[in-house]
Amino acid sequence: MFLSLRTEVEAALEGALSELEFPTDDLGIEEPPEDVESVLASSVAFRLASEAGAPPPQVAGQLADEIDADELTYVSEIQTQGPYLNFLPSDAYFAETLTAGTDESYGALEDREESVVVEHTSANPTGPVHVGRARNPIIGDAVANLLDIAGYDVDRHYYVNDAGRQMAVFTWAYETFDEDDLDGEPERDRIEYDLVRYYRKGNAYLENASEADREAAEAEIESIMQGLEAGDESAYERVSEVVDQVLSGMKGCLARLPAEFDEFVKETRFMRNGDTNDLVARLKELDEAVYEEDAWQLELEAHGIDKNLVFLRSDGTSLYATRDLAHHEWKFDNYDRAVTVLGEDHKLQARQLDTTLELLGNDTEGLQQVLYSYVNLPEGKMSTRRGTGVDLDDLLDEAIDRARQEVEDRLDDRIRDDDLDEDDIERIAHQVGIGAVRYDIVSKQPTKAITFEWEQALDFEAQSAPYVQYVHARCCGILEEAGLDPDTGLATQDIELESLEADLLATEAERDLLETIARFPAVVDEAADDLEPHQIATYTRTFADRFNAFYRECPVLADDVDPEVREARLALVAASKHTVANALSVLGVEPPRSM
RNA sequence: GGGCGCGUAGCUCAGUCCGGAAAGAGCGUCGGACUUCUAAUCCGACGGUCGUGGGUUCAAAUCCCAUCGCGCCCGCCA
Repeated sequence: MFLSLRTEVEAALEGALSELEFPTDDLGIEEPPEDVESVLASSVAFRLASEAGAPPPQVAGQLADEIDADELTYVSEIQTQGPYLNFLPSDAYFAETLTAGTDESYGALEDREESVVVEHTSANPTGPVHVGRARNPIIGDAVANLLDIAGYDVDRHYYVNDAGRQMAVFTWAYETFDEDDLDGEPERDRIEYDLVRYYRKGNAYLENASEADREAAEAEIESIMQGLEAGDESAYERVSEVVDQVLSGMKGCLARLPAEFDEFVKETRFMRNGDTNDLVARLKELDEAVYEEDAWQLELEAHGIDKNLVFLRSDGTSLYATRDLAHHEWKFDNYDRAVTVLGEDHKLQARQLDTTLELLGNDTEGLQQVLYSYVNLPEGKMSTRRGTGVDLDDLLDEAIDRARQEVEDRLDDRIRDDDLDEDDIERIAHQVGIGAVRYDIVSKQPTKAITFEWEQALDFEAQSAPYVQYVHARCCGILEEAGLDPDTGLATQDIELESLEADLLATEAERDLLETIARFPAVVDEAADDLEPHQIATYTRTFADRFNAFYRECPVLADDVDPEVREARLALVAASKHTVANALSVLGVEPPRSM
């Protein structure tokens, strides 16, 4: 409803301005501070003062007089407060919000008939997912969810770097060393924990071996890369044996979040199908192409990038960037938009990619990156190769353990008599534990650096997932108590929506809650435009505050509540439930029925 | 050295893109609220030269310039 109201206010204000022969290029629309009654305001009078030859408050008065609120649907009144114009919501605004909110898909925007591929995580299949990279699947999954609810047709891709030197090293190590050569036991009973030991062993060997041994190993690694480049089936199969196993383990870890993918796209695909070769040929034709020091490169200085992009090594093999160009042209062929979630260290490459794609004649309008900075440990960076870092599995285990402890501690002083059984405790521990980890990461601007600390990552206090989840559980508790199904829209249940009177929701707490619910679709819209899921997290916090105020002030099921008020409040609780459930689902945080 | 990002309360962060109404939360500290639809909740108090210095503007945390601190990048690695 907020979006409709904004459109209406803009039109009305623009009309008034042109009627008074004022410029209409800047309407000065803004959201007022909390203690102001209106839902939308304008500060346009400031700018008009000199032109009108009158002080701003007087100009505001003129504008307010010019607009007839009776002709507006969602605005009941236009007040001036000094130089500000305040637009107050009408009964229809509240009534329509209440009805719309009772639909279980509230917040989902209209289908835009536009496809978008969200590529995220894409971690090299070298070993267990560690916390340093955990921001990627969590942010990526939320971005995908966000675009989905905002009306886009979303596919989620994991780009598998199976053609790089790292995988050749891994393959060589896997084939060369035996179990006996490895250091220690796998840290966990899953395949990537087992195999990463070969990778670490191989890297250590290359660092410490004698010159001759190292050269022999390098020759083997080189031959694997050449084999891949030549489209040699046996080289592909050798590498795949490692890649597929490690990747399957990593999928298992990511599924715990859960972060699921529609497709795992291997970069060798673009070597095997000839796209990379074709692309190299086209790159050579560009004006920017130069052949220097036996390697083909692109000079991008004229495009504001002073680092050359090498696209063909002196030994004739392609590079990651070359294949990624082919990969992205493939994305352009199949999708309207392409969003990639990347660590900030890939920023320069992203610019090179974008610029080069454009030079190749692509429209890169639909290509966007979401950049985040890595999570570091207090003692420094995490690294799979060196084996430093906290595994995501360990973080999730610890989160669940602590959440379980929390549930058990609270068991004794529960008021609600709903007898949580073992399954409930386990369910809540998972929902809260994993939710807390995801929420902590997704609620912050991705560009801010994070230093990982256990205590901070696993804080279940306010401004965390459980705080918001608790609101959801409260909503469900009330609805269930009233004999309603929390998960289903009210339209199909035993409650008459037509006879609902939003004006029965007259207290300040009810109005504030309803206004907050009304804003949800607009928040989705803006967050999706900006590719910023943390805006949804910020919203859930405000929402939870508003709901808790309502919960405190307004009993729903108490005996002395008028039956009609009770119905209206039930509808408000249902609308709240769907709002918070859908907001949480964007964040990938599960909404518990009870906790 | 150059490019990019970050700097808001003791701590963790919103707000910055698109300038407007005495800067907002949470944690921590202190003090309150469970015979009530769930106290993982709520209420109150304390706490801020928005890194610093200039500039633009009727108005700057927000825009511009400079400067300091931290991070990332500047590979024929990915």
